[in-house]
Amino acid sequence: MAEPRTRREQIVSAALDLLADAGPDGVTMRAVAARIGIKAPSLYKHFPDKDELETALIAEGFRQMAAVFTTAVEGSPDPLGSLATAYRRWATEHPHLYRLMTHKPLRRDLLPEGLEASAALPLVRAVGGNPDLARAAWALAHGLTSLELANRFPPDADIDAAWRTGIAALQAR
Amino acid sequence: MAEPRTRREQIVSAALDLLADAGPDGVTMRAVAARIGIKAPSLYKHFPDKDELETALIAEGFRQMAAVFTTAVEGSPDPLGSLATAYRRWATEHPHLYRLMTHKPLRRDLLPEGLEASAALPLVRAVGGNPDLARAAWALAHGLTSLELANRFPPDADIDAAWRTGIAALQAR
DNA sequence: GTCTATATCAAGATAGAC
DNA sequence: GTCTATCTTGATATAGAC
Repeated sequence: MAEPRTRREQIVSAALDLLADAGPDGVTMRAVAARIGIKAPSLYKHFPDKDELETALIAEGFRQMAAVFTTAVEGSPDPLGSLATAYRRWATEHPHLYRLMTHKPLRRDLLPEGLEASAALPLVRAVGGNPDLARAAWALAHGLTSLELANRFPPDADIDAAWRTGIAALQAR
Repeated sequence: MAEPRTRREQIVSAALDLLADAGPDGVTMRAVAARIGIKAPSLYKHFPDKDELETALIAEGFRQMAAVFTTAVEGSPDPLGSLATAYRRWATEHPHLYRLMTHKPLRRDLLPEGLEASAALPLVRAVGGNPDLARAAWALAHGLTSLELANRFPPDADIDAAWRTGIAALQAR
């Protein structure tokens, strides 16, 4: 995340660090506050409740994804392939945030207008604007990613090969 | 689940009911015990800890999946299509159990030998024995399923069409 | 195999002073 | 905007009697 300037940004940044270091259970209001040297009740002057703080983390995740995916497709001869690689990499580098962003309903009412769409746009373009194909591609990527993050593939599985096979099949459409 | 006969089976059955009715947070040792008319500490005579009880639920899920998927492909002219339908249906009917089975590492050491494989076999056969294709198909199904269960698709998304598009692409391989 | 009593722990959030 | 003090809640698990 960019340099946190406001107290609100400091809080988000601290929560992001805790999420990365200690997982979702590590993100308690007490721990977040302690990391910036204040007490938990003070956080409620900046966020009405934990839910809204969490949504701010998710928003930051979308901002990062949008930037990374946009760069990945830029001038690529194989946009869908580049996107798949970038998706998997970002998720692997931010496993807890990725999960937070995908495992429960999105509070779209608390998210900046257009943010979700900006993260999705590179994919929609990469599949030529076909929304059903875009959703199938997203689902394939999400399925491979979340099964890998959850360690659900058997130890001998060739995950790279599964990605190649799946993406190639969708590309043939 | 079949008629619970032993106390152990009664416990599993009660926990399964609680999971379905109240979600994972509803499955506390106290609630499970109360549902069969005993107290929480008594459960520890039947299961060493909550983790092993949870794994027993997961095992029951695999048993159900294996049965349902085996039936789905039997004599079907379109095994992969039938499997996709059966997979989505079972997961939708058992959303909390499905999630429990997929969102974290499998305790294979606590699972009956061969159980996981028996649930996977119909798919492996349906794709002609290609393990990479089988994993891509599983990931596609899991991605579509978990995004649907988590309510992560936008409200206007045509989820049926995404399934058809994804499965058709893999079938063309 | 069941019970009661208890250890142990930690979370989100509010009240009200400064 | 920060603090201290506190409310409220509820979990897994063990000890030891019956």
